[in-house]
Amino acid sequence: MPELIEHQSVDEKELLEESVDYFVSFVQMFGLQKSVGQIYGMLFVTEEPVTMDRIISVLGISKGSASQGLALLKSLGAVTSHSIEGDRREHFEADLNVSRIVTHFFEERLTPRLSHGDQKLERMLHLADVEGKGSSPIMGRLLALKKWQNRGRSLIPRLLKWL
Amino acid sequence: MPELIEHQSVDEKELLEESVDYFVSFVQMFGLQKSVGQIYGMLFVTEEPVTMDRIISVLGISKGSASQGLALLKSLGAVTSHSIEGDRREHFEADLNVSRIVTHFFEERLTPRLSHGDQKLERMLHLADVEGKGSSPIMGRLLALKKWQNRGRSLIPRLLKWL
DNA sequence: CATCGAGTTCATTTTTTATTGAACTAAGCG
DNA sequence: CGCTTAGTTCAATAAAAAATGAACTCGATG
Repeated sequence: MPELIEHQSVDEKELLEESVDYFVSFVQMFGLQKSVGQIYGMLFVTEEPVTMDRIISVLGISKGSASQGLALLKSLGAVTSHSIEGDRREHFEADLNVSRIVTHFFEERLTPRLSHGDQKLERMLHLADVEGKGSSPIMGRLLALKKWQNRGRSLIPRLLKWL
Repeated sequence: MPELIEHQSVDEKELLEESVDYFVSFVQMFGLQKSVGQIYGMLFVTEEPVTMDRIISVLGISKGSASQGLALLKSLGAVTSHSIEGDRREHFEADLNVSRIVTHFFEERLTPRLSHGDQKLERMLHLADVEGKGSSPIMGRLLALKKWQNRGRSLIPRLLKWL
């Protein structure tokens, strides 16, 4: 965090740093890049909409990271951009609607991977069937796995409803 | 997958490969190494307990990866090792108790990270309190975040019970 | 009680992933 | 139109993560 914004108090700066840290760890739990967490962390503790060049200078990240990070956050519905009259630049702010962000994340990132897993498992069942004529112990394992997969899948809509 | 085990049919080999692929993708969703998925994938479609050198030769991974991967899987309760009389080597097999594996995973990997997040958030609340004398809009955001954090936390025991 | 070898450790290397920044696109403005 | 500049793209680079393998530990065995 190279640049100190002059009119900012020490506490504001510390709060910013803590927020950035917090969201960096958070997004990394879900396999997103550090820069994404940094950007959201900054926007989360900033009331007024902020331009991209501001994000770049405050966080000390590159134009490319900022642009890509913001694009991702927009796709998740975690930031929104507004135009402000007499200023050509986009102004970004954090979207605080957690339910919506999580829903987007599930739908965009998790669900596709899960259906890929489904296909794989179907293929395995097919192979084990040809192989063991339908009653090998391995087939039993695969069927148990399929049960768990379905169980896991059924959890997602329930989770989203609970949000 | 360099080595073909001679007495293994083409179907068995394909099944092995599919299983390895399946579990590699699966464990990568949770930020575990490829090698961990490979090992579990192999053990999942292998009925009899298997030695480490077998794992190494079938998967074409190093001794180090095999040892570390197996250690991790054991710590999650996902594989167990047995000694077989007249053979000094450990023999490993997949543990199929999904509930237990997931529980271990939550307790060993997720819960510690979450409590770290709790601490961070407490510190942020403290900073925002000093800063804005308890009623800034940012404080409102932090309190909302805390609610979500508690909500998320309360989900974990419920999930584990559901398993 | 020396040897063998199964399993672990960890510094090094390789692979993967994220970040950078220069070239590019395009939108606003005179 | 042509200039300026905000934002995007993507090949090159840097950083992070995982895999390797040689040195090691330690228990079993003769």
